[in-house]
Amino acid sequence: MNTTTAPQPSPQKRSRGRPRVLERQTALDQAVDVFWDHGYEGASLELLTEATGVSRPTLYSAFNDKRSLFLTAIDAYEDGIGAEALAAFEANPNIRSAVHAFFDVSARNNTHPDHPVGCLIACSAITSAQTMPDVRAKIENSFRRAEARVCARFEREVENGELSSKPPANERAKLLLDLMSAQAVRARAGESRDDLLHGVNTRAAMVLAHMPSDAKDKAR
Amino acid sequence: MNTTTAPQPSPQKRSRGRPRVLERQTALDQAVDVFWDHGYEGASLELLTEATGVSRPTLYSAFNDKRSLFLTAIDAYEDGIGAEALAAFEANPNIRSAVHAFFDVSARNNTHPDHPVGCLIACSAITSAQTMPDVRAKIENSFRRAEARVCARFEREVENGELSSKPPANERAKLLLDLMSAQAVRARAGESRDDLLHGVNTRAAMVLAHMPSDAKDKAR
DNA sequence: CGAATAATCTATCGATCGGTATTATATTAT
DNA sequence: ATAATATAATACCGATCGATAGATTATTCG
Repeated sequence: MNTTTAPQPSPQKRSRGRPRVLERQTALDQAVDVFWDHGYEGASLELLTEATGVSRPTLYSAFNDKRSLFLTAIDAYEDGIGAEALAAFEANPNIRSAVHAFFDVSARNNTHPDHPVGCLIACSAITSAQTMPDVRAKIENSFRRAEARVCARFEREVENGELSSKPPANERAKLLLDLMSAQAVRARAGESRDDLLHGVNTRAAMVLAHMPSDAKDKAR
Repeated sequence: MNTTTAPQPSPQKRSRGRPRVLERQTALDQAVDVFWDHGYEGASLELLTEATGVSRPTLYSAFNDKRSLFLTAIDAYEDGIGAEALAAFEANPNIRSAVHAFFDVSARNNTHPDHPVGCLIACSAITSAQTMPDVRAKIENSFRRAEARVCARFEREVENGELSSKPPANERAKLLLDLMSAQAVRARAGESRDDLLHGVNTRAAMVLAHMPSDAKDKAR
């Protein structure tokens, strides 16, 4: 967003040498897209320097090496685009709308014209999970944290009587995340944005199944 | 399986030159595991020749180049391990058992000690779908075919009164395959075989939800 | 027995890989 | 100005990449 040369977020005193032109976050965002597109092995330094607009040594001074850049890019993705679906879920007070928004945002991000198709985690980093243990751990933790947050919300909705306790909240949470992963895989396999969006209602209904307000008991 | 030097399946007359020692299918199976482990970009010719036990030129004489080998490996996977879950599904006359067997076989294949973790399609080839159009098309077709077969079975069960028509058979089929993809991703992310197997019942129940024999109407 | 044929391996190709030593540039402090 | 300091780009490193030319080996045919 910020195109001015603002190296330090805090109004710190200017340091001595040549002023920094590298915007860490901007470069990182570009690197995310490269890894997202090509995976770890396919993301060559040439592609990365071309996308970020900085030379190899500059990239290496900011991030240690390709491996570290990849791990940092995963974090950046999780904190950015990767967090949007869950944020929409949690921001929506109505559980039906929340689940719907979750899949809607996810579907749009999986097919956004400004970004690669699918999900960096589920479609690109997942391959390297087999050979890079820290990548595998990162994905595992990411899934675990997301699941815990979704589960907590579902438990709250059960207590409020908005959601049946059958199936239990944790299984419902797993289903929600599973359908998100599958959505990303489908996008990567070529399913269009429209088709994905058409599937949102069904996915939401699956997750919300057995709700008290379902047909079998309309009374609240 | 066959360890003898049997190049031709049919009892054809011996050809002229040096007898072939390369068993195409065996080499292909080894190549599958390498691509499964490392993805397309990460599967170096050194890894491939080491795994198959044949030299580079031999590998290139049997398969055109690395790209062709990859595409052929995807076919081999789809016809082999990748077909087992659906085969178990179709072989089982009872729809509950069929769905259960589907996820059970899939979970075991995703965590088999003799093979890489996850699914070649959903965890390895999926990355290359972005950069290799023929890979993307292959995955898309594979999904489409599987979905059609599952859908046909579900439609049959609806006609037989074994399954509710709500949700419709095609959405049920999509859910089944989505949960299979997600299962593979979870395995790759580190979920253990036991944990995956414990999730089989829940997944099966989700797919079979709204069945006539469910709690809300026990009468058949 | 060669001669012909086919399959295989050794050795090597140019290109590209990730990574870095070195130099150039832009700023502040003196 | 000049020195000191920090950042960035040029140019290059050995290693490995995918791919292949050419030699080698094993078989059948004559």
